[in-house]
Amino acid sequence: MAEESVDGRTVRATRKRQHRRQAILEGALKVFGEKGYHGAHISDIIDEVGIARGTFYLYFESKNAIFLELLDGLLAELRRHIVGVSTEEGAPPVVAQLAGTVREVLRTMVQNRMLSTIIIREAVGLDAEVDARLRAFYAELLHYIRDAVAEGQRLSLIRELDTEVAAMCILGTIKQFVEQLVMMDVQEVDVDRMALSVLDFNLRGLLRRDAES
Amino acid sequence: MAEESVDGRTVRATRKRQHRRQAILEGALKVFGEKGYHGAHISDIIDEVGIARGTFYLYFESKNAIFLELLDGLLAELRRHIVGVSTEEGAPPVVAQLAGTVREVLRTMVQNRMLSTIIIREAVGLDAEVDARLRAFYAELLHYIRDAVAEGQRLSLIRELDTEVAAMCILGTIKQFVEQLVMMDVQEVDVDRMALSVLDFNLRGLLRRDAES
Amino acid sequence: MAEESVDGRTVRATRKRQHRRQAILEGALKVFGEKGYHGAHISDIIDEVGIARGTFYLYFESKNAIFLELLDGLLAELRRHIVGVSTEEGAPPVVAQLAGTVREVLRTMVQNRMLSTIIIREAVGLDAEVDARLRAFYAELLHYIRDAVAEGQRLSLIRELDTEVAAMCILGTIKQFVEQLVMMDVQEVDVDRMALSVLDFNLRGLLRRDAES
Amino acid sequence: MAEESVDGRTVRATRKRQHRRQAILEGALKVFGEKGYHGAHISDIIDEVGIARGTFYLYFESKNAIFLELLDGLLAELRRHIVGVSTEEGAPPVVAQLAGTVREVLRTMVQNRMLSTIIIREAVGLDAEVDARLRAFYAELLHYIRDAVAEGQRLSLIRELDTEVAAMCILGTIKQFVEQLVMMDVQEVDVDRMALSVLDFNLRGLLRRDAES
DNA sequence: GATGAATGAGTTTTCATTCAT
DNA sequence: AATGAATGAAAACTCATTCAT
Repeated sequence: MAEESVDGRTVRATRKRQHRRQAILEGALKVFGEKGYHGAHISDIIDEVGIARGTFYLYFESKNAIFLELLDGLLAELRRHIVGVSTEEGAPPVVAQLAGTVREVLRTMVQNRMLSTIIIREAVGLDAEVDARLRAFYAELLHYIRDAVAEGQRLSLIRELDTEVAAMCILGTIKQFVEQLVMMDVQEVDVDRMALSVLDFNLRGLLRRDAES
Repeated sequence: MAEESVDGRTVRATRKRQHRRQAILEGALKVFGEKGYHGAHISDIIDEVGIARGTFYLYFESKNAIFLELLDGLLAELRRHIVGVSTEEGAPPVVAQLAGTVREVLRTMVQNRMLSTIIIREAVGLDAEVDARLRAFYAELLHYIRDAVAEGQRLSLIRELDTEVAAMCILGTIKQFVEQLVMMDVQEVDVDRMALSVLDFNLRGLLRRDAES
Repeated sequence: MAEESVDGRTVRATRKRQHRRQAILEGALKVFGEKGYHGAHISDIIDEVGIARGTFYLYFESKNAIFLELLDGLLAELRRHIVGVSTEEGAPPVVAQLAGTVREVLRTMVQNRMLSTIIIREAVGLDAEVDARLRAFYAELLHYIRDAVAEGQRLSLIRELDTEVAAMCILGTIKQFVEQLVMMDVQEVDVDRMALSVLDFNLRGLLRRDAES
Repeated sequence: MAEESVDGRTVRATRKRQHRRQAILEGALKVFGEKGYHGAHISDIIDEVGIARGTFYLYFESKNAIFLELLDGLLAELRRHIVGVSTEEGAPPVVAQLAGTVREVLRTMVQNRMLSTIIIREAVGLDAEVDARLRAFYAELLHYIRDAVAEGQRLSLIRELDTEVAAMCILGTIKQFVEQLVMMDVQEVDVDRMALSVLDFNLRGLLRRDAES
């Protein structure tokens, strides 16, 4: 009984700790999103969460550490949605797979509107580590897109073009949509439709089929 | 005689003043580009220009003011290159005109590498005014692109698609290229080729002509 | 029965309390010795002892209080070894008695290496009380030495000299040796030999017997 | 004329700068002396000097930096007085030379009462650099004394004894006198007499010439 | 009694801006 | 006009002590 009670206490304490940690992360996310990295001060975060100054440092080492943790969380979630295109028998059409990836990326970033803003529009001069993480992430993303394009060429779905250029353009279109989405205060956006729109543009371009010079 | 001399002196003084003002602007541009808005300190700027701290404030009201002025300069130059597509008799083909605009935008931004970085990647959390200017500029840009696309549709060059979506995608591809360009330390980039690549992608998309579903 | 049981419990509890108190004192001693008063934090002490933060304050009022208690302990032990020189019939030779005292002082301080360091080298700016205790202790010590010297003069063992000056010099030599000893990481030092060396120097000085001016 | 005026201004500015630097050093010295290293806060120093917070950092990098500078100054001055004993023809007697060195060391430290206190009694746990400097200084001092003792032995002035032990004892006596001197609030101390007393003790010890066992 | 999360006053340091010369 | 020393508000971070569980 005593053992159980001690155990119970520990478990409850740990749970409470995790809870508070989460609360601080969320408060920080809100503040970062509203004021940007440099505009966000520890004071803002602790005011938002309603804790004392020292408490913050009980859970996070520094302003930069908590930002990195938030960033890593988002990047990890994004990576989860960026899976290689499958060309096995019975796999969904490549285009559908791409649409799915784009949709999930957009959805995730819209759901993390605050942080996404920073990732997309404030990603310079923050900190060497942040810079490194973002560069690595974007490099991965470009790599993924390039591979998908190359696979499309192998399958004769995609025409001859510089895969590097294509990947950059595709990334650009996605980022622009994300930016637009996170800027808008609209709560409910039809992410599905947007993903399809982006994909359609990237696949077919502007020109009429028969209007080519 | 005295009048003339005073006049002459005034003219010379004014010229000198303009000259120094320009020097400070250029130094600030370099520093902002290298370190970002928050990483750039007044000390860096006056060291770069070789003036005293107080002198800086004789020419500019504040750190924010000089940044805004630089931003306005770049935006004005960009606007100069963004001219409506002409469909008059004898005008160059629409595609060529678009290619020209894209080329000039890329060229201008590459030439102002420093500031472009900030415009593209650090444009949040700086200041309400900066935010407003950039929003306005991007809105204009989107408007211009949308009009061009609509005009293309009127001429039956461009297929049926949501002009809003198309404009965003195009803007995204351009921004991505600019970002890539300003990130690269390469001094000479073949901006022409890049502009054509972007345009080609935007016009024709990824798919083979005959691969359409 | 109940009374007895309660009594037994109380005794056991009290014993446990004393035990833990001692453990904290020892942990604190180690930490203070290693890091100095200001470098030692409550966190270091409770980590060393393996108790919770609050527990520390159940046993000691403050960081300063535990330090004072340690200091008092050492000073008390030192005082125990500083006993007047006996000139009774049958007492050991005065020199031997002095050697004994010096040896015990050195031994005690070496055994309390940690705290000795602080007493000798960090005894300023800590706290008025600490300062007062140390001043008092050193005053006593000087008094003791001065008396011993005077006694030696009465016995015609010691030449005519200012007993105040002599006492200071002797204290100085002892302190220097202690400092050397506690600084050295050597575990086993020949304290006896050192005590004799110090004493020999103090008794005979540098000069050759026949080299005097 | 203009040239001269500019020159004059610069010279005056530099002089003023040096003056203020000196004022800060002196204020810091006072504060350090009164409160010890850890008890002294930047706030105390700037209050003492009557300058703004930022001004302090215009002249010194940190609290530690200004302390190191003060320390270095004192150590340099002390080193100036610690010159090798000369045994050339016509040089003053070795004993007189030693007396001179001891006198100057005492005098210097008494004149720098504040800092000397810290050097002697707070020399642990301050900072790695401070520690290193002091260790080096004391090592030098011991080396110097040991050499002087060895030289005395070579000249048959000093009896056979462990030069290491002797050097430590001598250093101890000197430190004790310094400590006594700096602790006393007496403004005028007869440093000369003290130096002679110390020397006498170190040379002749306690015992009567004929009282040896 | 024991625990350890929470507290917040206090400290160092930075840097845009001012102002006497 | 030019200078650069001076300013001080504001920010990050520390750590002895308290207190609810």
